[in-house]
Formats: sequence, C-alpha cells, structure tokens
Amino acid sequence: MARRVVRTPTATAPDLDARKALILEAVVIEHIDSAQPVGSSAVAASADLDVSSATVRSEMVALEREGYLAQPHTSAGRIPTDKGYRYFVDHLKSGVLGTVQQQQVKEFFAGVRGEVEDVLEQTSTLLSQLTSYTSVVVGAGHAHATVLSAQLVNLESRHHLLVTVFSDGSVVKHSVTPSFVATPKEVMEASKQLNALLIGTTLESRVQVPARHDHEAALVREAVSTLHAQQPVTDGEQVFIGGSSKVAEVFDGVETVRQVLAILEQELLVVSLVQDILDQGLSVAIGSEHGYEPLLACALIVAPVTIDGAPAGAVGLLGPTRMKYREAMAAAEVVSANLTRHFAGADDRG
Amino acid sequence: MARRVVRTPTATAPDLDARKALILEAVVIEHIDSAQPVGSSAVAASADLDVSSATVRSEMVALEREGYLAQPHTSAGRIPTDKGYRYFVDHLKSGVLGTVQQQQVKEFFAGVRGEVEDVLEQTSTLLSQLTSYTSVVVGAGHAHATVLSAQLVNLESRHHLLVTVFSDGSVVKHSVTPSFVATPKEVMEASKQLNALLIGTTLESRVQVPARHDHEAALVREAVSTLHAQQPVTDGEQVFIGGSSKVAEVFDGVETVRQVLAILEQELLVVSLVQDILDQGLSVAIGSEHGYEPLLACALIVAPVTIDGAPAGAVGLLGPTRMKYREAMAAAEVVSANLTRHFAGADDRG
DNA sequence: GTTAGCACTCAATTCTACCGAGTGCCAGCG
DNA sequence: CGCTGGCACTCGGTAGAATTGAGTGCTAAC
Repeated sequence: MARRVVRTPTATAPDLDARKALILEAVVIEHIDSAQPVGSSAVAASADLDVSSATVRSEMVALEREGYLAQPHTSAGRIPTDKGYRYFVDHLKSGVLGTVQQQQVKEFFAGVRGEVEDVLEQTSTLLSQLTSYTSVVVGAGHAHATVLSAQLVNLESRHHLLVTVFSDGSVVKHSVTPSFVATPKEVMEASKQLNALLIGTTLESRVQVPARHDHEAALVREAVSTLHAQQPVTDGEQVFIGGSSKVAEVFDGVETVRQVLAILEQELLVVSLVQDILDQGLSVAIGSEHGYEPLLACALIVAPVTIDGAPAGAVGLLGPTRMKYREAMAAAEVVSANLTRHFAGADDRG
Repeated sequence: MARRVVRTPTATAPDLDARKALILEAVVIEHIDSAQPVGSSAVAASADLDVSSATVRSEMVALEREGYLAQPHTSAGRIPTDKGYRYFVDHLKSGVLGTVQQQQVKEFFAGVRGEVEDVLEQTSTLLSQLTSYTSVVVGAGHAHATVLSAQLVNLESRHHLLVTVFSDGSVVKHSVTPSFVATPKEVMEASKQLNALLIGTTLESRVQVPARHDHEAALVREAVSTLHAQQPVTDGEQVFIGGSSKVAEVFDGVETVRQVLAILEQELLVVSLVQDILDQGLSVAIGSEHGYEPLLACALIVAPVTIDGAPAGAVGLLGPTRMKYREAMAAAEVVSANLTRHFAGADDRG
C-alpha cells in the first residue's frame, strides 16, 4: 500500500502574492484547455496583469522553485504540478453548470423513479454524460440498517433462501443448505423464529441462537451464521461506474488507460478510495494526494450524498489531473445535492 | 441497425484444396502470433508443405481472389479476412487448456460458493484471467420462473417493498407507494393475498386482481401492476463483464478501444448480441458476422450454459479478430461446462 | 506444376537540416 | 529596485530526402 498524504485544503496554501497567483491560475487554465506546456508570452497575453513576458518568466522560475510549476524540459513552457492544481482548486470560485447541463439534470431528476440501485446506476450514467469523465457512484452499505423482515423460502430439497429486508430498503438473499431435508412445516417454523430473532437487529448485533438439536433450530442457526458471515462494512456497498469508455478519451497513452481501467475493475478499491478522500474532508484528490500510484495521472472529485443528514454514499468523477475542475465539481455538487433531495423526498412522492 | 448475416458454420466452407488450406492456416496462425502481415517465405518455412515461396505466392493470389486473404498494400504480406478466420475456426480441432489454466479452473470451481450472481461475477473474472480477453457472462432472466413467495414489507409511512422470490432462486424487490398510509394489519393482509395470488405464476401470467376499493385491495393491485411492469425478457437478465482493462491491451488504436468500451457499457446490447449469436447456432462471431459496426474489429466467442438442459445463460469472450481462437474457445467451453455442472450439482453439495 | 531469379513497390526507418517556441540572462530605463 | 526589451541559446518537433528491406508479380527454365 502506498503512502497516504493527509492534508487539509486550507493548511496547504500559504497564499502566493497576487501576481503569482494570477500567473499560476493562467497557466493552469491554459494548460487544462490546450494540454500543452504554457509559455510566458501566452500568460502575459491572457491574464489581465499588465506586465511583459520577461516579468512573467521571472515569476515563473519562482513558482517552479516553490513547486507549483514544472518544466517538461528546458525551452518548453510550464505545466502545473499537483501542488499547482491544488492551489488552483483551493482558490476556485464555485462554478455553475452550463444551461444545457442544468436542463439535463432537471429532466433526469424529474423523471427518475424506481429502486435505489436503479437510480444510482442511472445517476452514474448521467454524471458521466454531463462531464465526459468517468463517474463513480457509491451507495453506502447497510451496516447500521436494522432488519425489517427475514424469511426462509425453500427452493428445492435442501436448498433454501434466506431473504432479509433492511430498514434502508435493501434486500439481500443468502443460500441456506443444511445437511438434511426439512419439511415445509419445519421451514415455515424456522422462518417465524428467524423473524422473531432478527427483526430490529443490525448486521453487527450478536444474536442468541437456539441450541436445540431439532431441524428448525439447525436451520435457524445456519441461516443466522450465513447472514452474519457477510462483511458488514464492505459487502453491502454498491458501486456504479459510468462512462468507462471516457477513460480512453481523456487519458493519453494506452498504458495509462489500461491502468485506470484495471483500477476501476476493483470495486472495493474504488470504494475505499472514495471513502478515504471523504474522510480527509476533501472534495478533490489530485495526483499523488490519494496515494495510489496507478492513479498518479488522475484527479478524483467526490461529493457526499446524505439521507436525513447521515452519509448515504457519494458521487465522484475521475479524470486526468488536468481535468476541468470547475465544471466537473459543479456537476458533482449539483448531482449530489439533487440525489440527496431525491432520497429525502422519496416518501412524499409517488 | 446493421445488416445481419445469417450463416451456419458448415454451409460456409466449400473446402479449399489441402494445400490452400494449409497455407491459409499458416497465415492465420502466424498473423495471430505476430500481428503483422505474413509473407510467402514465412509460410513456406513454417507449414510442412515442401514447396518454395514462389508456389506459396501463386496460391496466395488465388486465396486472395477467393476472399480468404487480403493485402494491406502491394508489397506487403497477407492478412486473413473475416472469411479467412471463419474457415480457420470452422476447421479448428478443439484445443485443450494449458495445465496452468486447467489448474486455475479446477481450483476456482472447487472453491466457489455463494449466490448465483456472485458465482457468475467471479466466473467472468476467471475467464478474463484465463485468456487475457474481456469476458462476458450472461445470466438468463427469470421469464419462465414461477413465484415461490411474495411479501409486502412496510419501510416507512407510504413506502412499501414487494419482495418476490422466484423458483430459479432470484429475488427481486419493487417499491410500492400508494397514496394512502396503510395500517400494519392491512399490509400484512395484502401480503397474504399477494402470496395466494402470485405463487406459482410467472411474470408472463395474467393475474386476477381484486376489484374492491379497500386499502388491502389497492395495495395488492398496485403491487401486482408494479411487478408486471418490468420487462419479462430483458429485465431479469444479468450481465457481468470481466477484465474490461484487457480491451486496452489487445486492441490497438485509442479510438477502437473507446468504441469497444462504449459497447460494453450498454449491457442490454451485449445481451442481445450474445443471444443473437447463440440463436444462429454459432460459437464464434467474427468481425462483420455479428452485424454491429463498432465491433468490426472484434471476434466474440460464446458458449451456452444450461441448467437441466434448459438454457440458463452463456459465457463469452471478446477479443480482436486476430484472437487466439483455440485457447479462448477451449477456455469458454471448459468454463461453461464447469458452470453447467456447478449449477446442476448445487443441490447435492453444501 | 514448380522453382529460381529478378525487377519493382512501398511502408518504415534513419538522417539531416531547420524551424520556432520558449527560456535565461543582462543591460538599460523609469 | 523592479520592469522591460533584446539577445543568445536550447531543444523538441517537423519536413524532406535517402535508404532499407520485406515482399510481391512475373517469367523463363527445369
């Protein structure tokens, strides 16, 4: 596991003097736009500071010495470092979505309905369409949800299904295959006992299982142990990744594309990545900040989604470090806000 | 929608004379291996026909005239056309898996357990690891499965969950949100009625719903209509795609990678693609054969999975037309056979 | 029917020269 | 003292020319 850099956004930025800040900003903006190193004359022309390119140059060497800019090679322009992007992002005035996108979001949330999973999945598609970056939508696990109902259904001979409904609306099933064939009556009885036993508990609660030796008790024991065998923290979590084809668009270099795709395949890793960033109180992790080497070329924007104030997941956007932060952050924030509102208002509507 | 070419494997191959067949085979094998046009001298050296390169050349012009080979430009070697690959595949002696892979499959199926979905998902990872191609695993929908149990659970105020268990072991949930708040007693009563009404039916059955105007009847009506609103054919189907990062490895050209990834994102399309190929009785679709233009550069290998003789899904491998057919087909077949066996034997084991 | 020989083709590679964007430095200026 | 115009220098990228070499098609001879 790579080293993790813990930092808060504010502690990082010892505030450059106004002119340096303007120059840095100009370089970042221009480089995001052109994907090319930015020269002093371009900066002198674009930013509204009335100085010559020579002055810009001398400021640039300072910025480079302080670690905000880098030079791919002598006699090329400058490109921002991760630290440079960080400064840029920390001093970014929050942007607004384009009107087209606003409309798209509005229509989407007006029309979306159905189960939570479906909504999250469609949201991930929406986000990636809004921004043309790959989106990551994480739905929180049901570690703290309580059991509303547990039911044992016989499929065939020794194969039963334990179907558990949680207070957060999630439904999970587990196979229960004891070493004996139970009668329908025994299954029904076990089902009743399971209901009595499990309702109101969470996956973390310990449950007193009957120690008797009859079939019902055996079924109940097996069902409970199967249910609790699942990892409470990670297992219930859902990840929806939208627009993975965008990876091939926004990153250059087949190898980078491959690496990023490989990361996205490991959903657990993606979840913990997003979680880490949220835990650090960040909304953007740039390059080395998230500590995963294969994602050095990436920036990850996250925005939490809450239900009744409690964290219920997050939406994220994955792009190159030179991504369009303002637009992407706006999109993530708007979508997470809409999602939060959608879930809060879900009961009151149809 | 692009034109679909329907053909059976045997009808396509008017059997080339022995020497041409050998030459074609040599070109295909060599090109799969080297990814480069194959010259006459290479063929003369490799294949065990004792002729000179000049003879091979004159045969090659014939093969080109008949559409089995193509020349990227004059003074380059030959590469196989889709038709050439088709001939090659149709005359392929079925290969065997490498011992490492055999071991891997054995260990996997010895150790795998859990719900069908989990098994399928892990299988897709396995397949892609075995072959370093992207895998597609399709689980059949439950159009013909009968309802084993239906239960209505109240989440909060007007938000209920209809949880339906099918005979194929699948569990689906649907939100039921009537315009009134029902009492716990009403919900329980509705749940009972739903059970009585739905058990034994399929999603395609029409069900007689009560026409009464009380809360129970309204709940039942809403629940049944919600359940039947789902598309029986497509909705229950599951797709698991493994190793999408392999796309970036085996295809060259960012644009191709992007297109293939974009296709893979549309899961419904992938399902119907696999289904189409199976319906044609093929096990491999090469280039234009599957009729999707963005996949012109692809070949797709499929192998059906059955439960008790009935189709229960399929496993597939997606690679470039110059993929390693023998190994990949062997992998797909072995895995599909193991999967079939796994599901057949699921009841008898733990 | 097969083959050795040969002229020809053409993508890929290498080399060279050159261009120009951009830099660092410095002397002069307000 | 900070800014600026000027200038020499660097170095990646490009364009063109020359070269290479794998591979072909053709033909005459076996």
